[in-house]
Amino acid sequence: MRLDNMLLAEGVSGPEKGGGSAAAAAAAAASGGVGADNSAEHSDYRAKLSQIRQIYHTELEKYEQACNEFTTHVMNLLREQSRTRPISPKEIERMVGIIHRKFSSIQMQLKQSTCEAVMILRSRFLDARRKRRNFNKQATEILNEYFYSHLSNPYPSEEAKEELAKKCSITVSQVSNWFGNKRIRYKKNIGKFQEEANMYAARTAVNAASVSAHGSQANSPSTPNSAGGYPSPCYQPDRRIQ
DNA sequence: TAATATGATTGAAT
DNA sequence: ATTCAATCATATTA
Repeated sequence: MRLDNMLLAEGVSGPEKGGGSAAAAAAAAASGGVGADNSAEHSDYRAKLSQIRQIYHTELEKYEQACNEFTTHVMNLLREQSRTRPISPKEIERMVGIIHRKFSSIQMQLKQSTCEAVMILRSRFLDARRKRRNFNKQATEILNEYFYSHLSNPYPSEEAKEELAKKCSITVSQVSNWFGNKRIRYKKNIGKFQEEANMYAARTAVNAASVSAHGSQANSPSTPNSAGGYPSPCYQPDRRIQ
């Protein structure tokens, strides 16, 4: 029953040609991706989907036909036998029921394998990994700035993530992905990121300096820790990710 | 074109 | 639910 719903949703078992566009729209919505989309890839996807759909329909029809043929055959057989021995209509009904059950279980298998094919197609074409684009320069700047100024605890809260997402014009989950990747890759070898770390630390230090110079009193509101002296070191032998 | 960088997904652990 | 670690699929660089 689930399978039926799914096939219907994918437009496989729906109406002939109209279903395709509906499924396509659903797929596009599910991919959630950017506005400037496909055309080439998407039509490919649709072509494959309709191929699946065609196979499904022909198979289904074949099964139905076979089922009908078989039942009539059995009925004829029973009728034949009814001349030599009495056969109750109940018995006939029972036989027909058995046949139908058998064939519907076969149909189930067909539906299942069709579902599988659709799922594979989906993961093949709609996987966001295939359409990966790098974030623009300033977005990564913003993210890196946050990361290196919170190096001792680079876990932005939900609100912070939302803010970053807005600033970078990406989604919150993209922010989460970015921080996940950054944390693990930074930890994996700190040496490779040393330059970057120093650079951002220096930048925030300069920022703080200019702010304090412009203002009246020395203060560092947005840099709870790290960020040592202005000039150079900023080595952080400190422990990082817990 | 090989090597590396990077965003996304998956599965396990918590 | 969130994070980590590994991995995938693509992008970028050397």
